[in-house]
Amino acid sequence: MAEFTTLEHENLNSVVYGALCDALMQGRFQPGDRLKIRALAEQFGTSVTPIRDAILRLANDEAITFRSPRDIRIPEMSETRYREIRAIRIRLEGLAAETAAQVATSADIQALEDILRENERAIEVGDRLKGTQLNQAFHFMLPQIAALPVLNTILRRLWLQMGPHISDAYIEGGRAMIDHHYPVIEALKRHDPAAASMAIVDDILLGGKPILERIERGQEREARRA
Amino acid sequence: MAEFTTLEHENLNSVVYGALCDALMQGRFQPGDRLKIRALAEQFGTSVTPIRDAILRLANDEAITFRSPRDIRIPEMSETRYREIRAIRIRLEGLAAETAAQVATSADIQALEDILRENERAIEVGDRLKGTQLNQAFHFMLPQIAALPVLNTILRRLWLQMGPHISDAYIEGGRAMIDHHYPVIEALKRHDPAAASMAIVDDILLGGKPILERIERGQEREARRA
DNA sequence: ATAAGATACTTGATGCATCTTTTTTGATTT
DNA sequence: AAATCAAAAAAGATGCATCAAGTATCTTAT
Repeated sequence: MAEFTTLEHENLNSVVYGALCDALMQGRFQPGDRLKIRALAEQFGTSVTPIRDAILRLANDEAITFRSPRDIRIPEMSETRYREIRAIRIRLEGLAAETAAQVATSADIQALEDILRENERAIEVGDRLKGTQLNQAFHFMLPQIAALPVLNTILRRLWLQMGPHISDAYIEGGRAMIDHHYPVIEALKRHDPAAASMAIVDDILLGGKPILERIERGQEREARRA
Repeated sequence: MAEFTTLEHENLNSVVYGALCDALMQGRFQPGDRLKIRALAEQFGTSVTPIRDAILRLANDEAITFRSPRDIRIPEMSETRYREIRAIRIRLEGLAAETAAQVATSADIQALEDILRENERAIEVGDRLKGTQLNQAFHFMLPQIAALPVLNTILRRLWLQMGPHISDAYIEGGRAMIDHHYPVIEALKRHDPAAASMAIVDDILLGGKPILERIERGQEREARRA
């Protein structure tokens, strides 16, 4: 008798949600962009229902907001809010790195090195999309190695909010984006939680500097307009 | 199984979401309870649409899960998962307490003392519902004092998941539930971030012990059945 | 009496019509 | 040219009909 793997059927709303999440994390939406349910339904080739479902979930994630009852937009981010997200990331990714350093297998470290090597190559070639994706993949790999799924979910949600504010400078900064990933891997190899934590904190603070600068510039622009 | 009164307009899905969140955080749902969209629609006196919207959001929060395509339930919690949530809370509420200690005004401290005094009274009188609500209010007040809305949102989501697992022992434990709130307030008065953080960590670890024990008992029960 | 197959029922997903309110637009006035 | 206001269009919210898939119940052949 032939064997089959149990297949799971995904809902349309989940597919749409996933696609919009990808778009957000890849920076394919800009702050202030407006989303229209009917327009998206046409693009996705579905009725409005699954789109509404996805939009509602995204709104629940605070990745998009209802500026007014009929005006769905990618939100701006205040500098204060970005700093808060950064502070939270430092605590959470610090915990992930510490835990990962304690339990990482050589296969885990291999996986991280593979991502980093690919990331290096993507940056050389100038493939921005792949560059951001692999950078994120590195960050998400730590909670995965540490077996912290709840933390991973929180982190993804934060990235959903940061995605539209990833600046070109961040990507154009090239290797600065991933410089701090090397000491993370070294710390994991030595099973040194404190060093792993410090390295990832450096990455968040220093590597993410161009993002903060973009947000600061955005705020100045807002201020001048008012 | 929780009951609901019929409600009036505002934004139906948000109202339903809010009501279900309250019910979850008050422990009015038990792990394994099944939710039915049509039944809830009848209870709330709405069509199924706003209920679906709210359910989808809750599922996105991982506060409820689709056990199978048409089977919506309050999820069980593994001990591992609870410990992860606790570790995350320690980091995040620690950050909130530290920040709050630095910026707390006398009005903030007054508010905390008011909550604590009311909580004390609720426990004396044996009002369990009010007891849990005020305990949560205390915890949510710290990120509010610290002006950390993102952290507050994350915390609320975690509590949505913990709600159904709050044990009677936790509530019957009486003052043990809030014993550690006093040193938190003392630390805030002295503007001592380290002490505030330590006090809230003690509360999470020691005060929450009955919850962990209930989950452990639940797991043993599961194991015996298998 | 048992088990496989058929049938009825339940339930969330999807699509769509309609409602209310907002947003847009364009004519008109200042 | 700018501001104002009314009509038209747009857009999300809500309700509901229908669909497909899962669950339970009943039937029937062995």
